[in-house]
Amino acid sequence: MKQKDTKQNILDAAEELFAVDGYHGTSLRTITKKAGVNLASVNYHFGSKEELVVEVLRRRLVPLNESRIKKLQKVLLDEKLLQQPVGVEAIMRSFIEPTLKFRDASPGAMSFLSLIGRALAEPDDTVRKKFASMMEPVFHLMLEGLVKALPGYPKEVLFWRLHFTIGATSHTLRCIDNVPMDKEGKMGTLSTEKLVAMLLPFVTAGMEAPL
Amino acid sequence: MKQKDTKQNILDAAEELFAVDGYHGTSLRTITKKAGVNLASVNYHFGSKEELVVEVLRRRLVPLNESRIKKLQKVLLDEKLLQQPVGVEAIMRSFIEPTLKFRDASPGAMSFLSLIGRALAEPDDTVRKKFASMMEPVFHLMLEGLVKALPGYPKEVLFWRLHFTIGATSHTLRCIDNVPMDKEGKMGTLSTEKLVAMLLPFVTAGMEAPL
DNA sequence: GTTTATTTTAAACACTTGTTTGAAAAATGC
DNA sequence: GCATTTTTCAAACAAGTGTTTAAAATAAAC
Repeated sequence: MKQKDTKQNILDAAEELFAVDGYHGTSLRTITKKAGVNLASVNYHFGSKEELVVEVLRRRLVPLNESRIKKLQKVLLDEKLLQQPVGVEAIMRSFIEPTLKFRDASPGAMSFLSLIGRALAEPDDTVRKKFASMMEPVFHLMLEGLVKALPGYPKEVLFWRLHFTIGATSHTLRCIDNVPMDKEGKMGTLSTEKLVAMLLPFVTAGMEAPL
Repeated sequence: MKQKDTKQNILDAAEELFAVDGYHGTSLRTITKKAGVNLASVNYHFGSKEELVVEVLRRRLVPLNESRIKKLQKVLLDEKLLQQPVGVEAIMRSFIEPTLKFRDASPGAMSFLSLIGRALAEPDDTVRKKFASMMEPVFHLMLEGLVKALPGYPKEVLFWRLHFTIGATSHTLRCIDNVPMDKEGKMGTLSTEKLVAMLLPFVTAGMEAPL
């Protein structure tokens, strides 16, 4: 049974190529050539290029979001039991840490992070909306937690600050291994821990900023 | 003399279309049709599609960055004369305020902001690098100011936090008029002032976060 | 082992892409 | 008003796109 291999190979190749050259910038011929399969197999197994990229996203994003939600629910529950106020940093950490830890998990994961960083910026409606719908439960739960953690802050403000957080994170993911913008050469790649150590205080302080 | 009109029409049409559908997603035929000019005129006046998008960026980004730098230099000079410590918020404001004020300046400016939000995420090396080189002086001057404003903070930390700021800002610009990610429908468009009022405290607090 | 069902393959399809061409048209210089 | 340069235009170009087709090869079912 070769089916599993073919599908997997296509997904792996597509993931890497989409991450580097974007959705529009990658052709099915490039993907199938890299995957070592026939051109027509993409349409046979996935239906179309669009359904392929959705599957590429889903394959990794669904488990990633599950681990994010799991961690987040644990944080919210723990603090409910302890009757302590919910910590903003703990909420933010439950989003950021699985994201960046994910990087070291599997070999293809790193290029996937560039891809999801790009997916938010994708002009294509179908792809972006599909991506947004996969992210929605996480976003919703975080906002819920933040409302409890920061009483007195209008929900609209927290909504926008969460929006900014996603912007900062996705931008970081997108250019995770080649940070431009520096005159004196690149800043070099950071380890996952160091990156968390950088990003987490930033978004936490931003979220807690006085009104 | 029709030349000016033709070039201008192409730039205007390209700006709007690139902003909505991205660089790869917009064809020269769509652009020239919208501009009401002949297909060949893009290659005649600009050389190629790539040189066109660079010109679209340059036309608005150069003056925008000039006003950013002007404002920034004034802030840095003022505080030098007054011998006060440089305020982080003033530095961040000199970046964000002109950006968002720019939105109300000219009719095409709004779609341009979506475009520069997208330019950072552009997979195309040429476009992204050109964009980065136009942004570099602003980035450099801001980092310089921040080093003075936050003594004791390692430059590397400030570099990354500035990086996060750009991520948050560009993400906001990109989906400035259709914020997804919300279950209960869109949050609606915000006025420029309100958007500054939201973004500025976030990035300022993030920049000043304890180490 | 034969018969289904599934998967792979090469070729072609219909279409779009950015770019080039050479002649017609318009503007400019004097 | 003529000559020259600049700009416009329709047409064609070569290359690349996602997708479909029908036959060949492989796997599964019984």
